[in-house]
Amino acid sequence: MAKYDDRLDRHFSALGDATRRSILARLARGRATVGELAAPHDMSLPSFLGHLRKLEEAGLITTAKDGRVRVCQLAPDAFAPAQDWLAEQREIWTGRLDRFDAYVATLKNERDP
Amino acid sequence: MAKYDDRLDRHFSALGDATRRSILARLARGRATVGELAAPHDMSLPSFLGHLRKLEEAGLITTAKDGRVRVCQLAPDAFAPAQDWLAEQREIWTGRLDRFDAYVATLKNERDP
DNA sequence: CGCATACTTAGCTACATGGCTAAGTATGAC
DNA sequence: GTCATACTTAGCCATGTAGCTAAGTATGCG
Repeated sequence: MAKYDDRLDRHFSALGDATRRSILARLARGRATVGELAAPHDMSLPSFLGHLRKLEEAGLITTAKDGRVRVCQLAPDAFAPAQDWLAEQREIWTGRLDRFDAYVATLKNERDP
Repeated sequence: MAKYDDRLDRHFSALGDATRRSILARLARGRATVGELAAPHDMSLPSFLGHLRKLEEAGLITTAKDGRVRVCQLAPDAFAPAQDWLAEQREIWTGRLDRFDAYVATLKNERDP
């Protein structure tokens, strides 16, 4: 269980930064090199590489060296862990609301038969 | 735009911690007091309160003082911002894959008319 | 009133994060 | 071989995060 927790920790933490979300949004439109990804960001390359490394450690992207450039792309099913966790919580929450609605309906029926 | 970014930053960052996700999972099953929420966590109360404060600042939960207890519950549509962002990215990514599939199909047709 | 309960605030420490510059390595072009 | 390009590594600094203890406030009970 701790293993899944760690994975989700890295996953959500990586998403908790606007620079990194912007990188992901760019990669959702197709693969790109480090240089292409870095260009729009007013930041030194080493700093930018730190963000890429976090995304890769979180399993959100994969990278591969091709000659002297590194090509980055979204990992397959990159967002699945986050989406699954969120969907699960909302299902539990929604289920609770449904039961509450049913309870309220019962009360109404008892009051106005 | 920076405003939405900040909101998502806090939102995803708050989710990037197993203790906080566990609090949310508990609250998805119904409201609870600070003491009830803290009980399963081997942690001092001040430390635990720090997590609750982060969740509240991220807009994921709401809390209200009732006598000497504080009651916590999930915010309405708590997970919507995160789910919306993730769904949006996946749509872009899926669209790209669809276009790529179409491109591959075109190539095949040209080769095998 | 007196006391227990349930937070709450203040203040501290250790470590992680995000940024930088400077210098190094590896590859492609000439 | 020489040189520019495209990262990459090393090392430093400021800030934020997560934990703690100790002490304070506010509410409910007898």
